[in-house]
Parts: sequence; structure tokens; C-alpha cells
Amino acid sequence: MKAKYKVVSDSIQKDIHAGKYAEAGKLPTEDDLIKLYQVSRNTIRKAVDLLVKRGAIMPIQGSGMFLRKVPSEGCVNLEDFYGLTSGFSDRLVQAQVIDFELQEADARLAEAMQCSRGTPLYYIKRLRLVDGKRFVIEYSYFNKDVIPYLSREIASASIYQYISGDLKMQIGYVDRIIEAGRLEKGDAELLGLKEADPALISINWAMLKSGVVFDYSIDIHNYKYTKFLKLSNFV
Amino acid sequence: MKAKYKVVSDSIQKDIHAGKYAEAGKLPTEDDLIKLYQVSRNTIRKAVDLLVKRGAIMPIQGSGMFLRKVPSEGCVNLEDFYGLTSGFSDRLVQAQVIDFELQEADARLAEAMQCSRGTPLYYIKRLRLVDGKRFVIEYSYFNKDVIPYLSREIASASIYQYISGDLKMQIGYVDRIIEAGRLEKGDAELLGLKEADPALISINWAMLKSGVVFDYSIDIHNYKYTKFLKLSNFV
DNA sequence: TATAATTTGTCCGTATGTATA
DNA sequence: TTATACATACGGACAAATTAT
Repeated sequence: MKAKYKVVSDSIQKDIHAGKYAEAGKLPTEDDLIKLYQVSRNTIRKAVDLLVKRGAIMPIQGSGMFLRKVPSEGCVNLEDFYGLTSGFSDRLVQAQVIDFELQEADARLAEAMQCSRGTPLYYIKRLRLVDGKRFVIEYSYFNKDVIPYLSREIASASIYQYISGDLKMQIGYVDRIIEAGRLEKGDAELLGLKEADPALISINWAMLKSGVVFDYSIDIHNYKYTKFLKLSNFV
Repeated sequence: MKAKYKVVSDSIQKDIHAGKYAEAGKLPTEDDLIKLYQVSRNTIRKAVDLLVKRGAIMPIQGSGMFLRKVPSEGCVNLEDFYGLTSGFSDRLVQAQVIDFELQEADARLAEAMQCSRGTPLYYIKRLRLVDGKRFVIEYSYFNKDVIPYLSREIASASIYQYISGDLKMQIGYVDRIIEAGRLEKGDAELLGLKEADPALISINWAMLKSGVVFDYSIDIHNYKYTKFLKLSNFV
């Protein structure tokens, strides 16, 4: 049973995407949305909060809730990005599995994944392509005690799709460090770039709603294609 | 008059920072906080939402609101970063003004800043240092119709401090694109790096609560020092 | 310029649902 | 199973900012 405010939020977002409010440039007022969806003001406001968080709208007190012209297309929105597939639903996202093996957590991985040494981990190295372009190399580790089964087949599609869609597990938190670095030879070749070229690197920790770390990964992005988008609002 | 939930949020954050809840590893329950601060449940939850957004805590339904061990020190938290000064309040942040002049918006700047061509803009180029390290070069433009006065003196301290603290203007939204690139010669020299070294670049649009763009800037970060931190929670 | 209407923001209280311990 | 603790949802009242009169 999905929460009411999420259903409302998704519905509004769909309408925005369909261009329903493009002419007005803003959403209907809260009171109108209350009548439209037959829910309480709090529910509308919680729905709207999600849209604000995702950067879809910009509420101005006394004035209205304005559609936001997102600065740039083709960006990875940090606010709804956990896995490429959800972020680029309208593009062709492919994965090429380079390595796939079951390992045991050493000291470093145990600390990163908040598990004990020796915990079984799936280690997966993938090259991911968006619309045929070499987008990112992912070095990822999944805790087998949390995600009991993975396969090359699943990895060649979307692992996150599998976890949330098939296993019905709920992703709760994702921590991410973003930095720039220099490409090593192997990574450069896979991305079709040159050694020592710049790289946009993100290191990620993904947790379920229960707080348990199930995925730790290092992503080496192609600096020619990947841009991260962060839309903040300050209260 | 600051909103009650912000006061409560700040107070809790201060307690967290002071180590008050370090032993328990979690906050008091909502009900306890309600009694403690003598406010409604909604107010506590709004206060807590801010802490979640800033990555201070991680609420687990049925279990508690756990303190979060932030992955890494020395990171720029994208969630409370608008200007370096607020993000590194415990470090020595300095600014060295390289260029300071009044310009008129050309077509490109007019589009970026959502103003008309010919609008007066302060153009400011600064090198910013954190604990004496050459951290970032900022190329920034401020709309003079919004921020009527700036000076080299103000720019050599914190412009954002001046805008929010002295002018009492409220920052509402910040859009940011993050990418990696290659350093040009001039920037490299200022940062103490070599030409063609990697750079962590962010392009920023800052708006007041009224939605008006007052600042557009391009930041060239020293890839050896700058890491961005993004803590997401998914509902 | 001043006033009223509109629209979002804050705050309260209560009840019920859901995940965890 | 029961109790605990966070999550969702309702309804009402007033404040603050903007817009229209």
C-alpha cells in the first residue's frame, strides 16, 4: 500500500511532465489541489515537498508553486539517482559485466560496508552505457547476507531494479562522495579516453530503510558525458 | 522571528555536536522531544526533517533516530553549502580578490541570470583558501539590481555572509551542476597545480526566496582538496 | 498609497498505521 | 504477543508574503 502523498506526488509529477501546467508556468493552488485530489492540506503539502526536493517546482510564499526550468538536460539528478536506470528512464541504459565474483570482505571492505570480515560479498565490475556512450565504470560490492542472490544476468540489466522491484526491498539512504581524479590506464581504455584524463568519481554507500549497508561502490564517470545536478532549497 | 521548528532543529543539532547523544547513539524519541521542547509533534518532525536533510541523523521506523557517522571529514556538504564560509565554519577561510569590476550583462549572462541585457553586474574573480590551502577559484556575477552594493572589502570576506547577515536577504534556492574538466593554465597557476590537471567544476545559480537570481558563478575546485558530500534519503 | 484578497508557511491537536524490539 | 517508536493522515487556526483592488 503506497502512501497517499506519494501517489498524489507522482500524479502531479506526471502531469507536469505531460505539460499540463506548462502554459500557466505554475501548479494549481494548494486549495485547488485539495479539492482535486480530495485529501487534506498536509497530504498535499507532503506531496509538494517531494516535488520540491526533486527540483520540479519552486514554491514562493504568497505567489504560487512555479515550475522550475532545470538548468540542463542530460544531467544526473543527485536527488533521485540511485542507479542509472531510474535517472535515465527515457534513454537506453546498458550494462556490460566485466567481472563477477563472490569474495570475502577484507578489513577495508568490512569497514566500508559496516560488516564483519569474511562476510560474503558479490564483487561486480561493469561498464555502463547510455545511448551507446561509455558512461561510467562501476566497481561495486553487495553484501550477500543482505542480498542473497545476484547473477551475471541480473548485473547485465539493472541491479537496483532487481532489488527494489523483484526483491521488494526498500532503499532508505544513499551517501555519496564526489570528487575529481585522474584516469588510470585500464579505466581510460574502457571509457574510450586516455590515461591521465580527468575523471568524475563518486563513492557510494547504499542502505536499506533498516539502515543496513547493502552496496558499496566506486563509480568512475566519463567526464565528457556525466554532469551531476543538485537543486537545493533552503528553509 | 525565527520559526520554532528551526530553533528546535538548531538546538538538537547543537546538542548532537556537543556529544550529548553520542553514548546512546540516537536521539530521544519524538514523544520525549515533544515534552522536552514543549511543542507539537509536527514541529518536532519538521525539526527532525532538517536534521535528516543535513545528514545528521537517520530515523528508522520502530527503532529510533540514529546519529549518522558521516563518511568523511573535510567534505563540502552539498546540503548546507552556499558559500564556503558556512560549510567550513571551524576552519580558516580566506578570499583573495583578483578581479572586481562592474559590467553590463551580455546575451549569455542575461540568459544565465534571467535578467535583461545591459543589467549591471558585479564581476568578481576570487581565489579562496581554506586553512591556507588554495581551494577554489570563483568566477562570480552578482545582479546589482538585486544586490545594490558590493566592494572589494566585502568580497575579500564572505559575500554570502554580507547578503544574508547584513542585508538580511533570504537565500531560497541554489541550483548546481557538477562536472570534471581540465585545468587551463591561468587557473592551474592560481591553484598551484599544472595545466591540464583535473578540475572539479561546479556551476551555480543562487536565488532569493522570491525566486530572483542574484548570483551566477563558476567554481574551479582544486581536485586534491575538494570533495562534495551528498547524503540522500528516500521516502 | 493603502486595503483587501490570495497563497504559501507555521503550528497545534488527534487518530491510526506500520515496522521494530 | 505486546509495547515501543516512527510514519501517515485529518482538520483547524493564524502568520507572512505577494498580488490585485
